[in-house]
Amino acid sequence: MPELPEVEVTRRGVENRFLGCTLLQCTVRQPRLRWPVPEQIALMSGPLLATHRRSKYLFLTFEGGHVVVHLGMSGSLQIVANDAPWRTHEHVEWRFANGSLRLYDPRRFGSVEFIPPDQPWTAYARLSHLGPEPLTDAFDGDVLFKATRGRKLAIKLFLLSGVPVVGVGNIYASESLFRAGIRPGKASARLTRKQCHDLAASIIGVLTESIARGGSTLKDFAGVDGTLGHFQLHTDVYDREGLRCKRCESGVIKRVVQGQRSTFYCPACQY
DNA sequence: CCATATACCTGGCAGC
DNA sequence: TGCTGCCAGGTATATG
Repeated sequence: MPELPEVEVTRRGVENRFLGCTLLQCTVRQPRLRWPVPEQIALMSGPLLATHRRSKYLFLTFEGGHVVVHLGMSGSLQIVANDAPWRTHEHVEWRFANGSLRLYDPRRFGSVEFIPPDQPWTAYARLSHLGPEPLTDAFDGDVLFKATRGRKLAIKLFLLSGVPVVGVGNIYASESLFRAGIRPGKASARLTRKQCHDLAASIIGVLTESIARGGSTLKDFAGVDGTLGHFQLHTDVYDREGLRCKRCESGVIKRVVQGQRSTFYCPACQY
C-alpha cells in the first residue's frame, strides 16, 4: 500500500511514539522477506536516536547501526501492546517499554536491512541511483523538464522509474497526471516546459495533501488501535474506470495497461 | 545506455 | 461451496 505519503506518515508515527525510547528487544520471526533479514537486526538495542525517510525507505538509527525498512507492496508498521499475541504475517518486532512496533507484510515484498554505525544512513546502497525527493528544493518543473529531454518512455512509466523524482507510485502517478491534464502514454520528451511545471506542481500537491490526510487519519487511528500508515484512500482518477470524470464531467475514466500495471486517465481532458 | 519483461509472495474477489 | 483466473499501492534483475 505504501507510496511516499504512507511511508512518511509511518515515519512520523514511529518518531512520535518511540524517538528517544530504549529498544528492549528485537525479534525476527520470519527472516525470509524480499531479502534475508541480516543477523545484526536482532542484536540492536538502546535508544532510538533518529528516524529518516528517503524515497520509500525508512531509516531507524540506533547506536549499533541503522535499520532500513521498506514496506514493499503490502507492508505496514503497527504499534501493538507488549505481549500482544502474534498475528500471521507479522515478521519483525521492536519492543520498547511503551509498546511494540511490528512489521506486518502478507506478500513479503518488504525488507529489513542493516547499515553499520560507522556509516551514515545516506550511504545505503539502494539509494545510489534514485532521483530527487519531490518535497525538497531538489525537485521542480525545471528539473523535471531537463530530466525528460531525450526520453521516449511514456511519462507515466518514467515517473514510476524513480529517475526524474522518487516516491511516486502507481496510484499517485495516475493522480498527478490527471491533475496536470497530461496523458499517461505521452512520450516524456514531448512534454512542454509548461507541462513539466504543471506536472511537478501536481506531484508536489498530491503527495503533500496525501500526507496531510494520512496524518489526520493517523491521529484518529493511533488512539484506537495504534495502527500506523492507514489511509482512507481518496482518488480523483485511480480505480475509477467507467466513472464520470470529476473535473470535466463529460469524459469517462479509462483503464489501460502500461508496463503490466494499471493506469487510469480521462480521455476527454488529458492531452 | 535504453526499453521491456519477469520474478518474488499471499490474499481477495468475480465468475462459473 | 469450491474452484480458477485475475488483480493488488514495489523494485531488482535479466533480456533484447
